[in-house]
Amino acid sequence: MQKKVSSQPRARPRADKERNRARLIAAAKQVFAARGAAASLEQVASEAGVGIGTLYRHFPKRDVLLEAVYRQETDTLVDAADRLMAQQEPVEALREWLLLFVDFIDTKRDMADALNTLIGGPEPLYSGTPSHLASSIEALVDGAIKTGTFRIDIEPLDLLRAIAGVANIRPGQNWKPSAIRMVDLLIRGMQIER
Amino acid sequence: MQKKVSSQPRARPRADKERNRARLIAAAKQVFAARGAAASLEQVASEAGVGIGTLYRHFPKRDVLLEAVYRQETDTLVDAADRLMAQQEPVEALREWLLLFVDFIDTKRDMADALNTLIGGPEPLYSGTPSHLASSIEALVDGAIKTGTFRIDIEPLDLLRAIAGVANIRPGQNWKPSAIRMVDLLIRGMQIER
DNA sequence: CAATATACGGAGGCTTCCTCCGTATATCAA
DNA sequence: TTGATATACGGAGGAAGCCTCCGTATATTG
Repeated sequence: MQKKVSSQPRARPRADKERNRARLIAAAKQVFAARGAAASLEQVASEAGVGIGTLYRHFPKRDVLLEAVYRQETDTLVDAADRLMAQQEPVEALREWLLLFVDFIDTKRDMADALNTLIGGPEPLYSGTPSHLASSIEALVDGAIKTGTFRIDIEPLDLLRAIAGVANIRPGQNWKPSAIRMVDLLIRGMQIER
Repeated sequence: MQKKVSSQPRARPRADKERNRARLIAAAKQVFAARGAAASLEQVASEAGVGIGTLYRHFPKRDVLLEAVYRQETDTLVDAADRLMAQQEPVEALREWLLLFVDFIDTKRDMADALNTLIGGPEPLYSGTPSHLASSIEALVDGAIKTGTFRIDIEPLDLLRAIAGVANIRPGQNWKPSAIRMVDLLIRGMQIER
């Protein structure tokens, strides 16, 4: 009793889809920066000039939206890893990259609790975007190990977790010097003693 | 136009107050363990057999309740610090205590996200109960430094933060081995190289 | 210019938070 | 004991956010 069985799939996705997605990311970046990562999603939607339903269609979970917002920034970090590995001695490259990671957290510290949510949740930033930060830190650590002066018996990502722990735990404070010193402490701990 | 100006303050607080407080803590311990630290406070109240108003009167913020729930456990850690310092060589005492801290997180991992909330918030566990864990870890670190084989240029509490970072970030996983290795890594990093 | 696959919007049901204030009760003085 | 009253209790209800659902609108295609 069907009038028509055919269903011809669209050739390309509709234009408004991509446009709204972009708007939502921009709005989220702004709103999260202003009110923290726990900001109302309804607010993000209205800031973007779209309905709440549209937001949820594009980003089913808050995490997904946050990841999209940070994608660009993490891309920058990934690029930096490549650059450092090409230009620096391996251990120094790792050290500098970890310091960049500290800066990354610092820049976005407005949403420190956002990061916390991300990191703490079941879909953590660092495992949600494994191709991203994970592969970078792993490559850096590999390089350092190959020098023979370096050892590590934890997951490379745990380095980031430790740093994030030092940083995120105190949203308002000046945690940054502490985080920097933690980087050095970690490096020292991984250096093979002579 | 007052009928009576006198106001005679009670000699001792009412009995029901303390009783309800105890009930609330017990209920919270149970509910948090079962449903995670984000569990509804209304649920805690009803489990305790008191009204929601009573809960809020006793514990104005979720943090305060969480802290009360953990008070006993952290007390245990504080005691352990004293014991270890008396019985062990300083650096070893620090190491063992950090491992106990890992266990502490592990035991309560049901509420891992609770810890996260606590730690991430503006009223963090470790600064909310400074007399507790803070003074313990500081004393341990002091002892280690006095041996002359040890140095540290970060806040002692940052050690806990790093460990918590490694642990809390992955609620469901088997993070414990990683955390243990992180303890050793940190210790190595603080050991003065020869 | 249909026809129709896609996408949008936002009302509404649900949950939790937290305050406010009328009611109940423990304590004390006489 | 008993009345007075300082204290504490309870829970209704307003506010806010989450997320789904489905009728409506629109981009795209032949």
